[in-house]
Amino acid sequence: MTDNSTPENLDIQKKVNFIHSQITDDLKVGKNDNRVHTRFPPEPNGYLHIGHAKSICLNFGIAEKFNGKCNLRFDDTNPSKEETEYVESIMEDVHWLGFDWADRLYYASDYFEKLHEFAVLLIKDGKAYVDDQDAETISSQKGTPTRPGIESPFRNRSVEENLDLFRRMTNGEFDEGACVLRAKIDMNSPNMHMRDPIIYRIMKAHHHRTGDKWCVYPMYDFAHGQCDFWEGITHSICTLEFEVHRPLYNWFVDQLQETDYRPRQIEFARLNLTYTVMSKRKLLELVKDKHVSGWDDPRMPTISGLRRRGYTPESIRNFSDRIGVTKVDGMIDVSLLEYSVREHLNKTAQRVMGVLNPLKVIITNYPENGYEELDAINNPEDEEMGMRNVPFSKELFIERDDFMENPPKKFYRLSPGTEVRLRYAYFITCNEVVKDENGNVTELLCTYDPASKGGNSPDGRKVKSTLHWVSAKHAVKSEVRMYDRLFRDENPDGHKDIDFKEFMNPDSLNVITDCYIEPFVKNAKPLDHFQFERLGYFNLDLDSTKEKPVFNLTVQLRDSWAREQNKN
RNA sequence: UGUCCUGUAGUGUAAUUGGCAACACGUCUGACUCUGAAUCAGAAGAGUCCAGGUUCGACCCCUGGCAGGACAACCA
Repeated sequence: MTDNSTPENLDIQKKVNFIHSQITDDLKVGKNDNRVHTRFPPEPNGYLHIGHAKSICLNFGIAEKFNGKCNLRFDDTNPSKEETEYVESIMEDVHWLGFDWADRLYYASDYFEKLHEFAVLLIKDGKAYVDDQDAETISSQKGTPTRPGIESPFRNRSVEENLDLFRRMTNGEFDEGACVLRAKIDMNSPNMHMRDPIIYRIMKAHHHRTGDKWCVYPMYDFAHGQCDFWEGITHSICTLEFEVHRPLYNWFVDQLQETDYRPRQIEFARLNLTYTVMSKRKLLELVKDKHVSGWDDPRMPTISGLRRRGYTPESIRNFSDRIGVTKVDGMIDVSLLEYSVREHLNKTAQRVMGVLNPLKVIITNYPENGYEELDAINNPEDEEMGMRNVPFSKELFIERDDFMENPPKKFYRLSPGTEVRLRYAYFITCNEVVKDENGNVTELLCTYDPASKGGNSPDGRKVKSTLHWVSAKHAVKSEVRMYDRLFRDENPDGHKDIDFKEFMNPDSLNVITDCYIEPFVKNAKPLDHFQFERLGYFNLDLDSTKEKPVFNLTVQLRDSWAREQNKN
């Protein structure tokens, strides 16, 4: 690794967003003793995706920028959906992105005791009551956004009765659904969330941390603000859909009445990316129904998928910074993400030659058992990465796409009679095309110009094109997994009445098994990045073995030739 | 017949107490090139959702519309 791998050297200017401005304003008036403390609060019910990366970069980025702190807190108030596997993957992903919560790892479940005491306090204050009605009844009494709700017949139970009932709920004396604890606020509020929200429900489920200790669990709204408060969070940043929860968030925190310190909820727009889906529910569906190989399938927008695909933490962080933070619900073009990886990998990736779709080339005037090693540059963007040797011999492979028997006007690669350069090697000329009985080209007979060794002719002769190649005998036969977008539609879940899976791209994975890569890659470790010259960026997959290396296409190089072809 | 939020080139973001609408990606030229990449130079593309108002001057302030989104899980 060189210095080029650090994000600082990518020259990205950190953008100032509206949240930074609000924090600056808070600091100007000395709010909360001038502390800045954020938190990243995932629910461990799935793997993190690129949208979470935006939130992680935002929250940890703010802590960095304002000399504050950022906690990692698992929002684990619903044991039926949460698992330790997810907890572990989330911690791995946050660290991989390059952020550290130090000793500030928390769980909402750390506060179950305190939350329960707080609920009891609300009951004693006459601000909470046990409702024996079923879910459907409570829901119907809530009214609609345009019609007020009606009060529960149990709303005015005595404090003593509520205390007793809640104690018995807690002791497991009632079945799930038998009753709930509700905050007594205002059934006529224009804000649905203020209409006596449920704050505790009975769940006889095993919790991944507290086991079977509890059979009542707090709802999100009853946990989040209080956890923020107890952790000393100053700016509680969440996505837009929680906007309408804010009055409730504030209401609970106000009931705490401990000091005048108040955490402040600020909402921003979640990330939407073209040609993918970004909801955990849908990603889980893709995994469970085996549309992908797992959460870390390289086609997934998960952080683990992107990592396996060959994305770097730097590229994701730069992407996050580039897209900015606002309250406008939008859709970011994946090309911006792709640009971010190319930008980073261009500066850092080892170059190597690899032939995906081989066509044999025989250098007829090269000695029968001839062999030599040619000098190649490891990364033209970084001199410090040095040079390597590439073996050359009589039988080579070139890319099938680089030869055309009857080339169109602007095709300036190899065709009968033309001369091209083999990168770092020689000029070669195609003299004869060998075909099988079906007329398919099977090999090319070419001659080389020994004087052009290294890639330049002493007579100053120019050549229109440079091809990548590989020595047939020395190349490493590999499997390469070519990826395309997972969905054909820009916005797969933006269609009413059509399931997002209808838009899946049947060709999103194309496994090629007869690829030949120069022997340099023999020493590669899983996840190592390469640029296969003229093709794209690839990394070694976890499935690789010594006998059979497997590479993933991270992203193709920009290709103006292909683009021009597509126009016609 | 509600409450809250949001409307700036194709996309995303800017415009620091109101002062010639800027940047990035994408697109298109051209230069350079041992990667049809990268790099470099340049171009096209919005008059800021609409209509009024205040002002010498409005993306910004005011009024009224319009459009889109969120909210009716014992999910988060």
